[in-house]
Amino acid sequence: MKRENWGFAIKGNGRGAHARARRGTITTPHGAIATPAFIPVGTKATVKSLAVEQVRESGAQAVLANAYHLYLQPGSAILDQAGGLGSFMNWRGPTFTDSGGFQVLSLGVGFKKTLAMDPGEVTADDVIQSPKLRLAHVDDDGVTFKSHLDGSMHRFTPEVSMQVQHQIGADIIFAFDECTTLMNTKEYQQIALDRTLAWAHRCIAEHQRLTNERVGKPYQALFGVIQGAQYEDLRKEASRSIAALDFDGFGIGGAIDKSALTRIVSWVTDELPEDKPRHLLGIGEPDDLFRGVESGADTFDCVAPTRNARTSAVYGPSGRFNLTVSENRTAFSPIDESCTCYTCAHYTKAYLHHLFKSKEILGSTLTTIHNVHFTVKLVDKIREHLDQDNYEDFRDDFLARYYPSR
RNA sequence: UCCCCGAUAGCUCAAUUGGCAGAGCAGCCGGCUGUUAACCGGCAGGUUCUUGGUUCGAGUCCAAGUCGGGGAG
Repeated sequence: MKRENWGFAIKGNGRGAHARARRGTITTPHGAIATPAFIPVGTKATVKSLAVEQVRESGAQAVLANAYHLYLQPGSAILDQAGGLGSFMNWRGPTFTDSGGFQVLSLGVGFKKTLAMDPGEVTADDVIQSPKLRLAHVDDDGVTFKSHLDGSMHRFTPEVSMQVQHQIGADIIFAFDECTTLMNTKEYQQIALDRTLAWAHRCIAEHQRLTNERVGKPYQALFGVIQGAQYEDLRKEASRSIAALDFDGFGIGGAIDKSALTRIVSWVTDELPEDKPRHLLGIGEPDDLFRGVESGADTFDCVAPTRNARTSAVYGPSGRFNLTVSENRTAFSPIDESCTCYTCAHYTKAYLHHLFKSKEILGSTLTTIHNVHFTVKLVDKIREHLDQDNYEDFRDDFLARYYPSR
């Protein structure tokens, strides 16, 4: 199997307390990604509320879409006909797709809250108890689910996920995995882990078959996904067994106990080969990005910047705040005086407050521009300070300003 | 001048034979981590137009008045 225009090169490592941190470059058929990097989420082939030019101006090097959503609408065959995800959505750079494994969790168990939280905070209310209300059911061969759009029945297996992701045509695709919650017992985590490993073998086989069959298409790199929740033995076991397979890189997934993020990700990366990239799935709040880099992750994706933006929460110089608070009614200054994004260059908090209060759609666009710019640039700065060998000074200074109460 | 209808949270309106006065929106605040999310949650908000009466108990029934809407002349 030829892997043209695919590669990962390490440019340097951190030292001391952040020795696991790496600087590198991922090469894809649609361009390179300097790592560490934050990859904005464009689930349905759009970074919600932004035109592609605005995504690019934010500094984003790549975008991540979702196989489950695009399979249901407009249908992955249409993306194939369009020449692939990037061509379809007019994004010229590298692209990722998630496998749809996460939707097994979000539609199946109905986990309503966050994936990254303290286990003690998760209550039964956060999980849909009634099997009748669940949209997805898992078995050893795959997942049967009901479309949230029209109720029609569908089935994803590892093979189907690979076929769908090949039609969508992203540069980096993920193996189909079963994502669990912190509520599941350790026994169930082990079952899900075994299933994810068996599916990993099937994903590789189908990926190789499709790669050889679809001649003339750009090579798509396949990342294996590591689960194991908050358990050291499970995480390490999963890392070793997934690392032993012929994957191009790795996704670190599953429910992550936020207070132990550094520890959990480090367990995993210590077992992974140095010469393949690691993507930390679904992580993207500022403090977690520092922890992720220090734990040896190379790329990150997260809906937080875009969802927060649409729901009026923005990243300010001294923390996240809600634009709709009344004091912003007459706050005639930008979200962040020192920010170089389009929104901060031209608009005041008072104007953005007005747009949200009057439910004008421009509000979502302007705040999304800022939050994506903020998050992408934060990881860019982390990368640059790793290069300049003053990472920890930068981190300490940033965290002290961003989280003044800690 | 007479007749009819109405008046309950900032706004629009609910409230069973008389039985703990509620909702939506607006307001204030919080949350959101591989997007079922321009979303979700919490809090606050009352002399039920006024005065008197009936009743164990009145937003509800009775009387008078005030204000508003409609009709007649």
